[in-house]
Amino acid sequence: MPVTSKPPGRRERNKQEKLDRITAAAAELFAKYGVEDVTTQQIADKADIGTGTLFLYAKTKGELLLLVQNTNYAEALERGRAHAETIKDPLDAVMSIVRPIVECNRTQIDNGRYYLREMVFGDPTEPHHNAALSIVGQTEEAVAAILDRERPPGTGDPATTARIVSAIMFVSMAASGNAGLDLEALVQNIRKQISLLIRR
Amino acid sequence: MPVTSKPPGRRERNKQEKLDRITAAAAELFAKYGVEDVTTQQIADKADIGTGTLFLYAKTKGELLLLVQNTNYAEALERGRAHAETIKDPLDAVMSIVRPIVECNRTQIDNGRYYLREMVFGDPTEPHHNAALSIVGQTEEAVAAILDRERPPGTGDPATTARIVSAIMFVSMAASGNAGLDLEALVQNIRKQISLLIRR
DNA sequence: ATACAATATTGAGTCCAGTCAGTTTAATTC
DNA sequence: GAATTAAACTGACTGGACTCAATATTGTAT
Repeated sequence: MPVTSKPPGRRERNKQEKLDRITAAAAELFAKYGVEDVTTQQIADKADIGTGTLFLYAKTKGELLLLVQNTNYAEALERGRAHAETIKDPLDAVMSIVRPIVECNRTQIDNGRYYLREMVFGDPTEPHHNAALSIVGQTEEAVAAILDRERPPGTGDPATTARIVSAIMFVSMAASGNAGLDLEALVQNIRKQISLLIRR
Repeated sequence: MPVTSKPPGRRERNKQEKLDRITAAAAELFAKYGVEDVTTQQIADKADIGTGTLFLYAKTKGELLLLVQNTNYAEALERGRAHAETIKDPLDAVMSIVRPIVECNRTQIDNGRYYLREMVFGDPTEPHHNAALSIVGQTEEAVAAILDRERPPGTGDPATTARIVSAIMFVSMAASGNAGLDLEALVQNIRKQISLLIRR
């Protein structure tokens, strides 16, 4: 049995191509008009597939947004992780992780909030939802790793602290009261909370 | 001009009576079947009003849930506040505030999560949403007051800490991963996070 | 009382996410 | 390469939240 699985047949290729078309169509429409102002029908039309077909690739409109955005968040996390390695101060290092994610989330505020909503309240058995949660998990791990670097005695366990960082980020980004804040103000708002959390 | 506004006429009385019927109908159906499994039509029928009338009293189904639940949360907060006064240890005192709210939220998990979702993502200009946010605000004030009681130097400001407590509660209660936890497990989960936050 | 204005009610209708029975297309077998 | 099976696709349809033009009710002025 060869290590490489046999090359995909027409069926697989068609499926992949369709998924690509859907992703592209959804990404473009969401970016242009905002999730709330795009109908699934428009996406199906633009991807040139039937109404029902769309839902074979993403079970809900929310899943569709996760599908489109997950890679952006994953990239943001990676950028932050890389940058954090160059920073000594723990608070600044943690903020290096936080900032790109907040930036990503704020590219379009309504879409960002919809994404967060879907992450917390969507169906956790769906694949893209799952992927989103995995990114959150990786984010928490990255934060925990920083906190672990030079841990003074008496400090609580990093995993729990990272969990709280995650909660702070979520609520700060999602809160309707913060919807008017610009990127910098929001980042500072979050920084203030985290500094209090990891103060020594 | 008399201090007491004139007694309400038939119009006002009818409106109040209708609101009462709506509240009662929604409360009963939500408790019995869960928000998701009740249609606005059923509520209108049970309250003996037209379909459209329902939405003059609560602009969305979510608002309807807030209308029904807000008083329960307000009462939970009041109970917690009273109990917290008798507790010296700050962590335990904060948990006295937290526990009744979590209990209230967990009376019916799906309804509880729907309530949280509506609170963060609902329309903040709607009255019942506003009332819900006000309860959150009061909760944070109550927590801040406890933290302020015997504040060691170098501790961050209570308002911000209370905000974080609020975020911890929200995410812990809303997270789909915690949906399986029973009341005690969830409370302990939250306690662990808060203890880390307000450690001295 | 009567006319008029203001407010409240109503249910048929709209919009849209999501479904499903029927059809098409690809893979496999002989 | 025909027949058979399995998988993918499709769009007419459904269910349900919410709207709005038409109607009814209450309050007020004469």
